[in-house]
Amino acid sequence: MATMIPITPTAIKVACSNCNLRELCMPMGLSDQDLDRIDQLVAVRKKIKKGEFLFHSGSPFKSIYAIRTGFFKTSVATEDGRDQVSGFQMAGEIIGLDGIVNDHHACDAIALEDAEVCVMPFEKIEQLSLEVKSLQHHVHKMMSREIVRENSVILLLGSMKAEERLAAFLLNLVQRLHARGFSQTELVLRMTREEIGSFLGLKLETVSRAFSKFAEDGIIDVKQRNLKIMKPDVLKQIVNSQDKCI
Amino acid sequence: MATMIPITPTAIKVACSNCNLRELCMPMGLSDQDLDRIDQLVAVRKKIKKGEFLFHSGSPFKSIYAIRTGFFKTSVATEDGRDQVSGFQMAGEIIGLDGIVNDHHACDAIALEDAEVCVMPFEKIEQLSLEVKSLQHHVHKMMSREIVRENSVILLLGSMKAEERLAAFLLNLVQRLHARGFSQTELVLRMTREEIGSFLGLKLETVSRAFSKFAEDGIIDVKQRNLKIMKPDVLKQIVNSQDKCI
DNA sequence: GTTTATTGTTGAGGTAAATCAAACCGATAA
DNA sequence: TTATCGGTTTGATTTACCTCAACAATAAAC
Repeated sequence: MATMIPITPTAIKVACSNCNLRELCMPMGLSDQDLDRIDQLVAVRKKIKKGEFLFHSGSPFKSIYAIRTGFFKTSVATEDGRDQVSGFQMAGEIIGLDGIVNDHHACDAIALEDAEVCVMPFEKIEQLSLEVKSLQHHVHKMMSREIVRENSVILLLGSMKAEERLAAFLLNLVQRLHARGFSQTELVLRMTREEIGSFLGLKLETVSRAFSKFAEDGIIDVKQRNLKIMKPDVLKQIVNSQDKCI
Repeated sequence: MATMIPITPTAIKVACSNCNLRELCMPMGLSDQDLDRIDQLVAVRKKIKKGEFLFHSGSPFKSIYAIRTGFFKTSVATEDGRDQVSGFQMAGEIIGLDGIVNDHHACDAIALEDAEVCVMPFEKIEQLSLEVKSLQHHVHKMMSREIVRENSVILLLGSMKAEERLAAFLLNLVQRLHARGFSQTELVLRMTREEIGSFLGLKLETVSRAFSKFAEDGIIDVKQRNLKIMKPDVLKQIVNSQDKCI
């Protein structure tokens, strides 16, 4: 089971105000004085081992989670057992917003590597939002951002073909990693080909073939999960091709 | 251009508290006293003619909109002109939440028939949310509901085949219409086959063929845009089939 | 160090949906 | 009436992706 670390007054200060993710995560854009106030938000931290669930679809919703370290996937399911990855989340990103409507989570969240999250009870957030206007607005932005992200996934799934999807996926991944101080060109895929395929609405074989094709064309360099983007501009072209093959 | 109707003190009271959509729309679940307060939210009503834009992708975000009458589609686009319907909205539903993150709308909203919306300046909503806790929570729920809705679209686009998609689409439409007091079995499609196809990630011919197939099997009755669902349970079975053909 | 899973690659063949093309229908207008 | 037009249906053909299957590579277990 996941370990709970209560943040006691005597413990080293581990709250938002001195978190190295504060530029990306929950406190983004808050003033110093507001920052002090939202430190109370994070009740506990929680460690999740690779393969464990942060929450299950259908389980009661209490908190949203800010990822401190590690990598997650979220997946949605139908009654008949159909199942699809709906997103991948990395440090500084928030998961659990889908649970607010029905007081129950609407998806599974699973750690793809050992991870640590900040547990933020949503009641506390709403309470504090009544007093800290900038926090209220930030919550709205977070949720709106998720809506816009899903819009682009819908666009991808509805109108792109296999190689375009994979190219868009890789560019999106590397762009988010770059915002976190990682390389613009090199990355380690935290997920299997099957998980990538599920996210992109493709079969794993198709994903594998697309990888091979890109490698053959010298656009990328893949060795297992280690990936190097050799020609990012060609990748961008592929995303924006739409039959402009002439 | 769309007409603006300012709600003056002398006009008949047309605010949320006596709107016939109050059980479905923005004021859903609010107490009577809270309801009185959110009446101030709706600055103006706006009439939109069929084919007109309520807002354009990229245009500055000021307000969200509650649909009073009529029917809308929202669509997202890529730089290269690719374009996809991301949703259809009917009376009592809210559009524009995607604009919050970047202070600019992230999609187009187009009326599929003459419509009227309540314009709710988002700054006002945030202002009032600081005082009315139930409103704040309602706003969070609305946004979360949109996230969950998009989750299910992602699931549809990523894992269903043509007939399953159309079946899911029809069931969803009729369910929402039923919640608004319309028939559970009969409906008028407000959108073209092409728009349905765009939403479902299919070509219009494929949509048409799926309609014909359903009609042939006696599951539905289509005459142009008039549709009658003869066997709703079969339609549900189709959605939850997933290769269980044996 | 060998065995056993797990994950990834590659090939051959089949299929659902796209594409291309023609005709049809209902509404509006000349 | 005929003509025009957007939307729709239907057929013939192509193709992108899926399915099935064998195998390779890597990691985990014994």
